This record gives sequence, structure tokens and C-alpha cells, in this order.
Amino acid sequence: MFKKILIAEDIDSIQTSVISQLDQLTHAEIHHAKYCDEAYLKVKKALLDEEPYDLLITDLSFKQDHRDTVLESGEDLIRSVKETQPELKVIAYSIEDRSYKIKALFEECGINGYVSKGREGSKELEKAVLALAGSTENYVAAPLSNIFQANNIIEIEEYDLKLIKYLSIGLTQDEIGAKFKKQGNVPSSNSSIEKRINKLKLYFKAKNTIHLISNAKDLGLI
Amino acid sequence: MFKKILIAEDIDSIQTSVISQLDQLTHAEIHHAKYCDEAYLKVKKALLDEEPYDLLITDLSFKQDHRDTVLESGEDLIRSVKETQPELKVIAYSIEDRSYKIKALFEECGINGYVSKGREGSKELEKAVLALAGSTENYVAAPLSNIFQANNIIEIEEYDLKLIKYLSIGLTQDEIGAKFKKQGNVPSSNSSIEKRINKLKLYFKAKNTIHLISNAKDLGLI
DNA sequence: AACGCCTTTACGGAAAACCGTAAGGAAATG
DNA sequence: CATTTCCTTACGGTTTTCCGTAAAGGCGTT
Repeated sequence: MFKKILIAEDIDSIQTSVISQLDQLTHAEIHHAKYCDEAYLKVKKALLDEEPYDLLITDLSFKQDHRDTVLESGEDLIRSVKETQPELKVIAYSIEDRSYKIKALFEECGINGYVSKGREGSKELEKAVLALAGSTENYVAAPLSNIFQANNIIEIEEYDLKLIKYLSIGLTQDEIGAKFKKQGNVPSSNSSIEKRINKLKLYFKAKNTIHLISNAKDLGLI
Repeated sequence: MFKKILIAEDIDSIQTSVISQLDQLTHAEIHHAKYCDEAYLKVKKALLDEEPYDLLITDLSFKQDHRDTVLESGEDLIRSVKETQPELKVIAYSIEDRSYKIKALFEECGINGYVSKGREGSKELEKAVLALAGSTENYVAAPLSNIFQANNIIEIEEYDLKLIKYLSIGLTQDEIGAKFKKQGNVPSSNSSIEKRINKLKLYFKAKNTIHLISNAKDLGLI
């Protein structure tokens, strides 16, 4: 079982309940942080002191407030932590339930478990902690376990995402082309960008570009 | 002080912590519900039994799951509850922090207090409960209390909202004009619609219509 | 009735997006 | 090496949007 756990979560109501729950479950040493930066520093410090954490449970979205922060999201935190201490196991505990997002967390951030906050969230969290404690396998809660069956996952590349993002901030197709050229990103011709937007419109069943961006926002792509 | 409190919240981690907190604070009889429908039925039943609740604390967004539900959001719940038992005090406890949304909750749903989930959420919740217990005034947490100073509130009419919505579902300006004409909605000429979109673009500092819709989505207008 | 003020509508030209087709080039296949 | 295939780019014509200007109509004031 885990010996030293860090919980990163800004909503205090959730934090207190998770702490007391894990305290009973694991008898581990439990610390907590309300900011990503704070969490990262704690991980780093613990490592230097040779008393590293062996589990990080973190939310994905943190509210902005007056503080200036370097790490702004749970995703940022996870990436930084995994660089500093790759073997540290990480469970993401978030309201997010869009499969392609969760899949990306496993594949790109290297999380070890995912639990969706919800009506049975705390039970699921316990299961995840127990599962990760006894094994080197990753853990995905049952209702989400189909996310790796690829077919229901939208195959949108980095490039498309960038394109959609640029559109959403008001750039014209010309401007986007120029931007791609400057970044050495191909294809970058007006024609290709036009074509790609067209593909995306088909894909998302959008009547025009406005509709496309609207749909992309609804799907949480941007 | 309140004697009988109902908490409507689907995330169990939050629910448990709020319950234990209020239990200590008020010594009231505390019930809870994970679905809006469930909460509404409890309010109704308690009223019929002549043991009505005197405080409802509710989240705004509830996850959809396998269940068929009538009330889908906290807003729905609040409206229904206020019809059934108008004097029941309601505190909304949500992650939402957009002022015009919160303002609408006070003005259109008749909530009595608003607390934003966050780093100091549970403290704020206590304050709100204490404030409402001792007074008939509404309670807004300090960092939000400026929301009634109107000037920073976007004055968007029904008409603009409809316009933005139509744009977001991919209608052309022509089509929107036709739609408005059919609905007997003025102005409905292409020229006027064009002008109105232009105003909105200025208002939202958008470079083009795509950008406008993108911003509107971010602001939660649609 | 005459006047200013405001909203709605109309229109024309420029810019951007939309759409189909085709040429050029690179990698893959045989 | 030739051929096919896929991807990128180019281009011309149509539609839609964008932008400025101006006319038409409603409304209250004088």
C-alpha cells in the first residue's frame, strides 16, 4: 500500500472528503495542495529530502485567482511531475468524461489511473488506489474502460486542432496559412487549409465554418 | 438557525464533506439527493408531511447517467422548488463564476444565496448559511458582490441571443433573416442582421463572426 | 407641419469563404 | 523505371460576408 500521498485539488469541499477517505483506507501520510505550483514544489522537495511521494491524486482544472502561477492545469502538473519523478503514480480525479480527453491523458501525460468525479466517484477512487497499490497496471474505471477500443475515438491530429484553434480566435484562412508557413508547418497553402477545413466540416457535420467551431467547442476539442 | 436542510449534489466527494460540515454547524436534520428529481420529490413529500425543509443547498450541473430524469439541472430544480414552496431558502453552490449567470439565478430563479465552489468554498458556504439563517436578505459571497453594479454586466437581449444561437448552428445571414421574418421578429432584414452582428463583434472584441461565436461559447451565452 | 433623432432597410463594392477542377510532386507499388 | 496513389498547391467562378453610405419610416418635440 502507498505510504505517502499528495492530493492536488482546489475545491476544499472535495479535498477534505478525499483526505479523510484515504486516511482511513491507507493509513498513509497524506499531504495536500490547492495550487498546481504548490503541488509540484511539494513533490520536488519530498524527492530531494529522499522521502518521495508514491502517489499523486490530482484534479485537472484549477481556478485562476489573484496568484501568478506557472502551472495552470492538472495536465501541466502531471507533465512536470512525471519529468521530475517518473515512477510516481498519478491518478487524475476529474469531472471530465470525454473519452478522447482521458485517452490523451494516459497516452500523452502517462497517468496511471483515471477516476471520474460523480455519484460514485469516491468509491471508484478507492478502487483505483487499491488497484494501483497492488499492481503495475494502469487503472481505468469500468464505465470508461471502452475508451481504448479506438473506433469510438475521433481521430483528430495535432494539425487539425491547431487549425480549429486558429479559426476560433478569429484568424482568416490567409492568416492561418501565413502562420503555418512561419512555423514550418505543412500543408500551409490556402488551398490545403481550405480543403482541410472542408474535411473537418464533413466530419463534424457542420454547414459552415462557424458551425464547425461551434461543434468543436461543444465537443471540448478546444 | 435552520432545522431541516436538503443538499442536492451529485459528486459524492462534495456531498459527504458538505453534510459533515453543516451537521457540525447547525445540528439540523440533513438530507441529501444525488438527482434533481429525487431532490424535488423530497421537498414535495416533506411539505405534504408538514415537515418542510427550510434550506436547500444545490449544485447547478448534474451529470447525465442511465436514469431518465425530468429535471436536468440545478436551475430546473430551483424553479420547480420555488413554485412548490416559495418560502424555502435556496443556496446555489457551484463552480460557476460568471457574473451574468449568477445574476440571472437571483433575478430569474429567486435563489437566496450564491456560493462559488473553490479554494475557500466551504468557508463561504458556512457564512452564507449563517447569514441566511439570521436575516431575510439575500447573500452573495464577497468576491462576487460587485455583480449587481450592472455596468460590468453584458446587456444582451433575447434577440441577440437568438441571433448568436442561429449563427452557431450554421445558418447564413439570409436564412436567419427568413427565420426572423417567419417568426414576426424585427428587425429581420439582411442589412439589420448584418448591423447587429457587427455590434456584437465590437462588443465582444471579435475579429469576425467565427471569433464572435467562439467568444460567446466561452462566456457561456450559448 | 417641420424638425431632429433613431431604427430599419436598401444597395454596391471589396474581401473572404466556398466549391470544383486540375496541375505538380513525393512516396509507394509493381 | 514506369505507374499508381496520395497529398499539396494553384486557380477561377460563385456565394456569403463585410463595410460604408444613404434612403425610408416611426416618434416625440416644438
